[in-house]
Parts: sequence; C-alpha cells; structure tokens
Amino acid sequence: MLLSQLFTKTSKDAAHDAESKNAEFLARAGYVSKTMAGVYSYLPLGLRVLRSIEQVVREEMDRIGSQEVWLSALSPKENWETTGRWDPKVFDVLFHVPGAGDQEYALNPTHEEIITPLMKQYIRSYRDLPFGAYQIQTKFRNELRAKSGILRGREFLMKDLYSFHTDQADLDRYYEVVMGAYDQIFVRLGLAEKTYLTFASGGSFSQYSHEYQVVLEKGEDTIFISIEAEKQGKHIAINKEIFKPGETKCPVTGGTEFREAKASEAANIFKLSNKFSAPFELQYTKEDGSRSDVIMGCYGIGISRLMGILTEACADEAGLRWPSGIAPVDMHIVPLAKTADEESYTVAKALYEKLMKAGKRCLFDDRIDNSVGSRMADADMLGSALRIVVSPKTLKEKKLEVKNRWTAEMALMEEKDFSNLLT
RNA sequence: CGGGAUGUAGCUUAGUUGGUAAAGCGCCAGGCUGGGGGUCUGGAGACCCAGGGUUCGAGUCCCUGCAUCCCGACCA
Repeated sequence: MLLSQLFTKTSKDAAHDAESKNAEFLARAGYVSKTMAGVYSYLPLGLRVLRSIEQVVREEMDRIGSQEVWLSALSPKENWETTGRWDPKVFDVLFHVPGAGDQEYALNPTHEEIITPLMKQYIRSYRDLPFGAYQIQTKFRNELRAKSGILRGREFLMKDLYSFHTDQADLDRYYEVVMGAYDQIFVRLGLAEKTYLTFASGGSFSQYSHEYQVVLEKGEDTIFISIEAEKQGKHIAINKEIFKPGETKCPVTGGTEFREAKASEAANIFKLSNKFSAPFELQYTKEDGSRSDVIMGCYGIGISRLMGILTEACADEAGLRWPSGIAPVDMHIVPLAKTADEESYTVAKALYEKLMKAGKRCLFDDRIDNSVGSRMADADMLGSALRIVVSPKTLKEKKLEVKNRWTAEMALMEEKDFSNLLT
C-alpha cells in the first residue's frame, strides 16, 4: 500500500473529547472514525486489525469444531416477548425499532432469541447433539452511557458461540473445551500474561459465569486476583461484584490471599442450562423416547473491544503497536529520497515490490515531499512492527536500516540478509 | 438515568468589565531544506452547536434544547 494513496491521515492532535487512550490513538492514526458516541467506523488500517483479531478467534472456534453461521441482525418482537426480554424494565439495552404498520423489531444485542428457535428446525433427537454454532457479527446495545472509545459502544463486533447438549455433564465437558480455545486466543493475541479467568455473577439468567478479564490501568472492572493461583502459574480472579473480603476463597486453589486490579472484560461465558430452551420449547428425543429440554451454553468474546484492549495495552507515546500477526502491515518502508529518481527511492521501491510479491503486507512511504521527521513519526504512529529506512547513508554501505517498533533496536542489514530473514 | 464539564476555521485552542473574531497545526501556491512532526513568503478557510430572551449592540449575560466527554448507576 502506498501511503500517498491511503485516504486516511494521521493527526498530531488528539480530538478534544478523546479522553481514553484507545479513542485517541486509533483516531489519530486514522484507524477508526467516530460516527457518534459509542459508534465507530473502521477505516482501511483499522479494519485490517479488526479482521486479524476476528481471524484468530475464527480459527480457534473452527479448531474445536464449532460451525460458523451468520444470524440476522433484526428479529421479531415475539421472540423477545417469549423470554420476557422485550420489556425495558427487564432488559434495558434492547433497541426497539419500528417496522411497517404496527410492527416492531429488535436490533439484536445478543442472539439466544434467534438461535434457540432456529435450532428447533434441526435438533430432533439425542443423535443430533452435541454441537456448537458461532458467528462474528455486529451487536447493538442501547447503552445508557457509551464510554472509553471502542471499549463500550452501542454498536460493536462480537463473536458469540452457542452450544447444544443433552445434559449438564456434556455442557460441562464442552465448556472446558471452549475455555481451552479461549486460552489459545489470548495467547495468540499476546494477552495471556495479562488475562485472568474471572469468576463472576451469572447475571439474571444463570448462576454460572466466567469472564476473561485483561488487566489494564484504565479497566472498567475491579477484580481480585488469587495470589495462591499465581504462585502455581494460574491466572484466576474473582470479580468485585461477588467478592466478599475475608470470606471469598479462590475456587481453584482455595487460597485466601488476593490482590486488587483494574481490568477490562474481553469475554464472558455462561452455562445457560435450559433458560432459553424451555421458553422456546427446544427439546430433543432421548433414547427411551421421552422428550427433554436441550441444554445450552453461550460464549461471547468482544472482537472490537479486543482491538481497544490491545491499543490500551500496547500503544506507547509515539503511537500504536500490535502483537505479531495483528498489525495492519508487516513492515513500513521509508525511502529518504528527494526525488523518485534517486537510488534510495528506486532501491526501496524495488524492495517494496519484492516483499509484496512474496505476500508480505507493506506500507511504502512514497510521500517524498513530506519532511523526514513527519514520516518517521507516521511510521511510529501507524504501528508496523518493522520500519525499513533506505537512505543515501545506508546505501553507501549497501545496507538497509531495520528498526523494531517494540524494542527500538536498529540494525543495518544487507538486503539479501533481510530478505532471507523473512522467508 | 442522576451529577459534573465542554461546544468558536478541517483539528487543537485564545477571545479582557458586552462593541461585530485571533493563533498554531492542517490545507493550497511557490522558495529553501532533508535522519525525528524543519523553515520562509503568499493564500483560502467561521451564520462563534441550535432556538429563544436581555441590550442601541451578544462568541461573551439569561433560558430551553441538542451533542460530546468524565463520575456514578447500569452492563448476556
């Protein structure tokens, strides 16, 4: 991608209302643009990051055999009346949208009310169970207060998986499988060190709930981390909402020592049991011919929120940084040339084309009229892990300068050594 | 939904006891530059959030509304 062609621009100034780090940096880098409070548009570089996160999640969901679907974003009022969630006093984040005539629809904030009746068409007997179905889709929640940039919006991208079982024991087994997949997701996103499996209230639908909380200075939740578990190399915490000082014990180790931390909830998983299958009468036939409610689990993970969390966790004063595999590009190439005829430009351009042909994703800063300083600052802001500078100075030694955005280490390398390094 | 703060050029802001709007950045044209948002000259760009009110006169004072951010409540 040529930087001269990229329609987004970086900005030196933060928007006056960008109080949170993610809102400030993602907007300054031109990754996202705020449409209104809690609602963002994703621009070319930001969309690549969002898609990369999405792909990590998708691969781990596929790996455990769950099947990707794409459920409708609108749904009929009746489905929500069936579960009692149409009533704003019961469920205040549901957007009610008018349809033709007297009809009213819901803009889906979650999809139990869609997938449960849907599965009535397909689940007949115990032979059809168990299985999992997931989707990655925009969710709409009428939050009374949107906040913290893309961390808590009224419109956001979420992966939600629903699982269907004959009994609680099979749900318990599958729940563990999903936990394993989630662990893998946090490892791949480079967040494992900061992520704690957090025991939380089940809300109004279940006594069971686990959250994946990522420790962040500006986290909106407070968790109590089990010190005992940490000593055993386990990341276990209790959400403040169910923590009783002096009483609560670590459910994994039995330990009684905790340390308090601020964290952001990246994922939340629930054992639904028959909470939704009962009202929708989603049942299956057992081996003895009798009928029983399907047992369900649901497993959410905030894709766009993870992008915000990664920004909060990784960005430095100079701009964005991303874990490997998540950045919008693999490298950012800057020729320090005054004209496109100079060797430093032609060598850099040739390198760019070679890397692109080899499947690397690169930004090439062909904006040679811009000052050197502004182009270096842009390289830092845009967040590529590697920056390659080709200048008359480095060319004298027939070398390129390679700088690591994370370690700030700089190395002069011969072009062929550099190319070899990448293969 | 309660409380607080803020709305002035594309962006960030200044604007005195009320007298008809200023700067930096960005943008456009042209120089000089070239390893960290460089520099000089010239230029374009604002119904001062909206609607009422007070006043000879309102960016400025008053009322109402809207928007945004923050705190709280809320958060499958």
